[in-house]
Amino acid sequence: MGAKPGPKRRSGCPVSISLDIFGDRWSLLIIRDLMVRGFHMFTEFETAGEGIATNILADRLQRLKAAGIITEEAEAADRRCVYYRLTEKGIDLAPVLLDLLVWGSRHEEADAPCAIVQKMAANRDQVLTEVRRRWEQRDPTPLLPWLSGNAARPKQKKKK
Amino acid sequence: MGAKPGPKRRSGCPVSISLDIFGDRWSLLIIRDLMVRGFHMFTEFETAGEGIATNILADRLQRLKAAGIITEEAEAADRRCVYYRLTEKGIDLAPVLLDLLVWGSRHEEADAPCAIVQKMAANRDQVLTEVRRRWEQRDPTPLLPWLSGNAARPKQKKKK
DNA sequence: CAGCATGACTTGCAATTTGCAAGTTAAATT
DNA sequence: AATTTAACTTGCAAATTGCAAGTCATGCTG
Repeated sequence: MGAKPGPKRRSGCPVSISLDIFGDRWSLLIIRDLMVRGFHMFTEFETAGEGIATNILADRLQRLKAAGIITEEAEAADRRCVYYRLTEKGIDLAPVLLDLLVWGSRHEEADAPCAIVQKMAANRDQVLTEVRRRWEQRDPTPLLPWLSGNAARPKQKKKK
Repeated sequence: MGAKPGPKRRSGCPVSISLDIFGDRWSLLIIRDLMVRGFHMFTEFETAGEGIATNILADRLQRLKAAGIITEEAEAADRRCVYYRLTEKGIDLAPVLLDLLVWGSRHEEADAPCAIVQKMAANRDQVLTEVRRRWEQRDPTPLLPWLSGNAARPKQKKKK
């Protein structure tokens, strides 16, 4: 008992609750892009990712915001832009992302050099500390350059 | 090159691939029940969990089997029963489950005593070693007694 | 051994959720 | 002033979920 009734939960199990919040095909990918690719804007998620539809993207951003995982702030320079950032609750998902990375890399044929991922797995605490440091200091350098060279449809128009 | 085309993948990113396989609301709950509650049978998942529909349960079991995460074996004693078990690929999801547990417990109001979860988080490697040991030795004792007392809707028919 | 119970699923729909494509609105740019 | 750009909506069609009920082999019981 004690749990607030707000969003419908299937049970009080923490695992189940976590999945109620971000247990779908897209949420954690958005969080990944915020965490390790230095993305902040709607169009970045839209064009450089795995091809998410804009209505789904808008929906997921709202849900993640409602869940306190990300925040939205207006950008002073260009008032059209909305900047999305991870909250502390959001950056605390770093271990989950790292485990998904390690598992996928170990058990499926993925585009990530196994050696690098194994090294990350071996230095787990250091990696997590570094991820958090970047978040705290708002260091925008992408953590994983090899993830940035994505194999999804590039789909970008060439701008001059 | 590299990746096999088999199941449609949104990209070659390992995180994305992992989510393509078990990124939904139910798969990881089934895996949790196999891993820490000692469940093996269809009805166990069906009745003692968060209220999964039987058609969804059947579908998820098939997908997890197709993905090589679980196996199915007939039980000699009672030929009606099918026993599901985690493969090594499946037990390798233990870190993910543990992280979901820790995150949910830390950031949401869940039914798990925080103290215990914090202790598990602090002794992460030991917990993971123990989970694997139980799997290797087919030790059926539930790992988490406090998870077994589930708070989901009982939804039992008051069958006499 | 007839009859009921059990385990593991199907089947049939209705209600959601997803996935496209196109449209909208406000704020820069040219 | 006209065009772009960013961030979203809207309108459906298609796929997925959820619910209730039904099937079909066993297994158990009187």
